[in-house]
Amino acid sequence: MTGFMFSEAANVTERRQQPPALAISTVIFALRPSASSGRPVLWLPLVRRIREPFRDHWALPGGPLTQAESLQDAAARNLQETTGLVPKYLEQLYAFGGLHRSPGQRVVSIAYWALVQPTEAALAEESINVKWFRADKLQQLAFDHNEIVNYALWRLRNKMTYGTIAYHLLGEKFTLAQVREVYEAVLDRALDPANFRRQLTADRQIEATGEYLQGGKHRPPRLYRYTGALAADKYDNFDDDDLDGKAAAVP
Amino acid sequence: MTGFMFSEAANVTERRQQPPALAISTVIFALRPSASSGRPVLWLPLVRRIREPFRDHWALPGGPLTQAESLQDAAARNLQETTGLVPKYLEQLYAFGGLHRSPGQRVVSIAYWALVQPTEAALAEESINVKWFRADKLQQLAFDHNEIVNYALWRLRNKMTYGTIAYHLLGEKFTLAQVREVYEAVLDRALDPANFRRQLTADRQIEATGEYLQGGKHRPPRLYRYTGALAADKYDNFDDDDLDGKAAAVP
DNA sequence: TTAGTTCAGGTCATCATGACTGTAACTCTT
DNA sequence: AAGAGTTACAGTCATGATGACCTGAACTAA
Repeated sequence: MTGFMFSEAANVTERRQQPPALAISTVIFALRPSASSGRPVLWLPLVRRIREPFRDHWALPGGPLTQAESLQDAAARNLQETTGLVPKYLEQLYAFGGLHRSPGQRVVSIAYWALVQPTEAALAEESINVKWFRADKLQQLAFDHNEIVNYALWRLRNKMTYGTIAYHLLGEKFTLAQVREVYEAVLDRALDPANFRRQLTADRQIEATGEYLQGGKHRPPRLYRYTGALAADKYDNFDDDDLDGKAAAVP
Repeated sequence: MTGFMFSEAANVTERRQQPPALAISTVIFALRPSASSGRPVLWLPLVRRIREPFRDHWALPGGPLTQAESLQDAAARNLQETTGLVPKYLEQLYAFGGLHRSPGQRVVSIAYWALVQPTEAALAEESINVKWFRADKLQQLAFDHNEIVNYALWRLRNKMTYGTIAYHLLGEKFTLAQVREVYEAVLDRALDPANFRRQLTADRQIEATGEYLQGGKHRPPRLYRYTGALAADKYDNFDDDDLDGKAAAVP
């Protein structure tokens, strides 16, 4: 034992009265049809801070962790309070615990990211304190929330390239072009329609319904269905911990 | 504003006296030459619990988060106290926050995983309260630490297949066979020597020194050097947070 | 000298991918 | 009604990565 842990003994009393606070923040992603092209674009809701620090800056929805709920539940509740919707996907992102993240009391934030499918009403219903922003062009946010959003975006794009999260952003039936548009919106680049189609049709977890999508200004595309299991965050609702840190002294 | 957050007002006082405790636990991996074959095998150090709950069970090294250090620093210090070594690699794994992880007070554990290169002395120097175990055959650990170890192992193997962490477990100069043995030890399967060589030699970040490793019972292999940058955990020492959860009320 | 070992460089078939072409099927315009 | 415009759908071709396998080189040990 090095004694390092108590090297700032003068602060111990103050620390015990003010332990690090635990908060949950969530990056919420949703697709919204572009006004011009009609193709989906990635958006996220932010909340306006009504107190110092960073008063009137935009920030991620979040709040303190209450004793009664798990981390995942806290994130889901927060999300529901912000968007009024149940998340299609929710995954833990990272625990941010730098010493000076927040002026004043130290705060450790456990960040989550989520996918939602907002109704038209939920997207339109903005207040002065909650607003939707395009994920790709964000202004300066409160605290380090820009970094959190960028990390979440990176994770989302990663999962999109070799995963099945795209189907969390689609309905039960969809055309292959709609799937491609989801990919293009998230990855922010055009994909070759023919090659994309080849990959999806090689996937046995996607099967064609007999139906076709009518109403377009061109040849009606087939409607498909995703038959595989949709992934969920594996690591939650775990039970364990270790508090007797002193037993960890070196052999 | 829903007021949901304070819907259990009766418990607020109790909660404020016992907020969720924050702890850091670390899964520490090291390679150790097999007694029989001499090839490296994956090991990790565990500590014996000296108190209830799970008294006399083996557990991950860890301890409470003090006010004065970042999450990463807390993990690094803990690791140093356990193995006596400086980590070659340290990365945040996951925040475990289930309601009943620990009997009694609620605890949220932020888990890290690390790679170390222990000296012979550090590996041999076991006490009654700290012991090295093979990563692939673990007994039942305290709390949910088996799941944490398994998750860390999964992450390690993932990073090994498409990353550069292997070089954190090697010295400055190494033979290609030694790199392959590291991969085989972590992934727990044999790799084709010729194909493995082809991949590594195609990597421009690996260059041959002029030297050869002498002393083997066969043709002396070349010694190589890794010239690329070794990855570190990107997301640490961040500064931000959001406490005013009430601003997150739905529009 | 010979056997045993690993090192090192190579071939071959297979598969995934990006770039690209052509035809089918529908709507809209004139 | 004919043609233009658009997308759906099916296919080709070259390329690169990969797994399986082969051969000779260079060293040690018997």
